[in-house]
Parts: sequence; structure tokens; C-alpha cells
Amino acid sequence: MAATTYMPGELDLGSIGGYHAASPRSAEPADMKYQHHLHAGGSPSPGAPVGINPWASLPPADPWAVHQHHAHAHQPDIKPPAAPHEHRHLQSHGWHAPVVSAHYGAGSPVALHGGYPVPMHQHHMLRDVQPSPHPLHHHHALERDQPEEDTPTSDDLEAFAKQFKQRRIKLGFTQADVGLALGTLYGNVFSQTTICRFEALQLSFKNMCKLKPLLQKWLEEADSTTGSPTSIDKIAAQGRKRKKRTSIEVSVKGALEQHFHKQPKPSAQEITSLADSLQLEKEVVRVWFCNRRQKEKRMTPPNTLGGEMLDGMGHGHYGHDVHGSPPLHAHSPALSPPHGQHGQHAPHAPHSQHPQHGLQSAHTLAAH
DNA sequence: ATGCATGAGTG
DNA sequence: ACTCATGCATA
Repeated sequence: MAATTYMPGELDLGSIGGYHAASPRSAEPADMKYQHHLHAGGSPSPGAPVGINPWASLPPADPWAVHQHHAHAHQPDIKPPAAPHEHRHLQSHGWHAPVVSAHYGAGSPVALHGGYPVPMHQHHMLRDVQPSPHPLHHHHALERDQPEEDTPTSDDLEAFAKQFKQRRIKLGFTQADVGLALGTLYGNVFSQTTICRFEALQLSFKNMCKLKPLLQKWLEEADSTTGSPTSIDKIAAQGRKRKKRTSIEVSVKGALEQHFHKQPKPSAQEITSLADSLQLEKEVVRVWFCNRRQKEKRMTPPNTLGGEMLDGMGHGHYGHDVHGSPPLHAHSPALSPPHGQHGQHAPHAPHSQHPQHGLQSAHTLAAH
């Protein structure tokens, strides 16, 4: 088999398809059945041996087990109508390579805080405020956050992300905690995944800009409330019959990548034939390419190189990548296009690499 | 920390 | 059908 689809026994959240978009403000003890939520009022959930989802219920039947045309009539996520989308025109900053620092292994939910939130009243640490020519006449030595009106620069984001992560950890919060808190505090819930990606700068520039203010507010809250109970509620929201994650075999992945280099945007026809030859569902192949492209766009310039190369090539430059050498971790700092100039259709063959893990011999969850 | 997936918005 | 923002389920 080219790919395996896991069916962990059977789980179905669809049963409880009623997600109530809990009021952002009215802290109501909604059903707390989301993942591991925090414990006692406000206190971060340190030491909480989270790691298991309490709800591994069983579903009546897996709609995806068989080919069924989805006639989704259910509400997807709880996208709070909060700001459907403001007009944010971000400029196309050349996302500099944020000198990826080594690696922190603290992103996991579990983690380090051996006890609990250490109320450390450390004030703002380093916050390099960019040269904001503010005609304002009131800031003390350290003004906080950056101009909320200006578009942050890549450096700003990088610095903030870094700082955010550090403080978050010091305060004893997990990424999941933060995501949840944002929901109860401002109405926008985010998953651990998103927080993680934010910290790792693995989101698009635009997305980073959107999230930064939120996280910044949370940080201030958590900072001032150090120790005090913050409204911690959780808005349980689930109920989506999700297709089980398909695991694509390494060999197949290799083939897909090969095609990706040749044609990042295969036609439906090509996808079909490709899917056929690889024995994968067409949809799976299509999605694979979509995700692949997205990855290319992330502002994740993980140059795991010990040194830095901040000069040879500008930050906004990319596309110099030499495809064909996987062993190298030369990620191109792709950034969002200059907004509205061109959307899709790369004028020039976008051949880039994406050596995230160059050679991973195998990691098929399926096998064995 | 990431891979595959969903869905809203846009062409 | 694609892009984009997000996230469940996994590794």
C-alpha cells in the first residue's frame, strides 16, 4: 500500500457536534472537554501530565472509511465572527532569515515547569522597539509594544516570537494554554499548533502580523496577573468528522516531491494520473500539493547553519535555491508576495527545496 | 513539532 | 480548484 489511513479504533466527535461559540467574555464553564485544559482557576497547568485526549470516544461509523461524498451540512469551526477579516494590507517585507536558534524542546505540553507558575515579576525584558518615529509625546524610557498601526517588520516578529516563547515558558504556560486563553479572553481560540507555529515563525508573514497583537495582549495579561487567576474557561468546540490522517509512504513522498519540483501546480488531470500511479486517492495527492506549496510560503528560514549569512544575499531574496540537493538545509525565506500583485502562477519556475529533514530514512507510522 | 485535512474566501 | 489560516492526530 502506498499509504495507510489510520483508524484508531474509532473516534468520533461528531456525536457532540454542538459547539457553542461560548461568549468570548462571559466566562462560562463550558464543557471542558477539549484537550487538557488548565487546572485550577488561572493557574497555569504546569506539571499537568497532559498528553492524552480524554475523549477517545467511539463513533458510529467512519464516514471516511468508505468513499462517500461529503455533503457537509455541519458547521465547521467556530470562527467567531470577530473581525471576519479586516483590511490589512501587509507589505511584502523580505522576511529575513531569523537566525534560527538552536532548538528548544520546550514546546511540548508537558514539560518543564516542575512545579507551577513561578510568579516572577520580571518586567519587560528586551524589546527592541524599532525606530518608530512617533510624534507622540509621552513615552517613558520603555514604551511598550510597537506601533499598533504600523506593520511590523520581520525582525519585529522574530524578536517578539522569541520573547514570547521565553516568557510563556517562564510563566509556566504551555502553548495549548495560551491558545485556550486567547479564546476565553478575546474570543479567538487557537490550538497548540498555531501557537507553536507562531513561535517558530512558521506562519505566513500576514498571519504572523495578525496574531502578534493577540499574543501580545495575552502576554501583558499573564504578566500582570502573574499568579492571579485569569479567566480560564474553555470553549469546547468540536464536532467534525475528520478524515483520518493518511500516512504516505516515504517512497511515495519522494515521488511526490520529485513531481513537485517539476510541476508545483499539477493540473487536475495530472493529479489524477499521479494519484493513480502512486495508488493514492486523488484528493490526497491534491492536498499534498497544496500543503507543499504552503510550506514553501512560510517564513521559516530555518538556517540551521551555525553561522549566519546576513549579507551575501538580502533577506528578501530567494529563489536562488539549487534544487536537487536535499542534504542541505537551505530553506528559502519565502514570504508573502507583494499582496495583490500576482497571486498564483509563478513567472519563473519556482524550484525550491524544502529540506526540512533531508534524509529521514523512515518514519511510517503504518508499518509495524 | 509536523503531516495531512478542512473550509472560507476568491477567481 | 487554489490559497490561506487553522487544527486534529501523530511522531
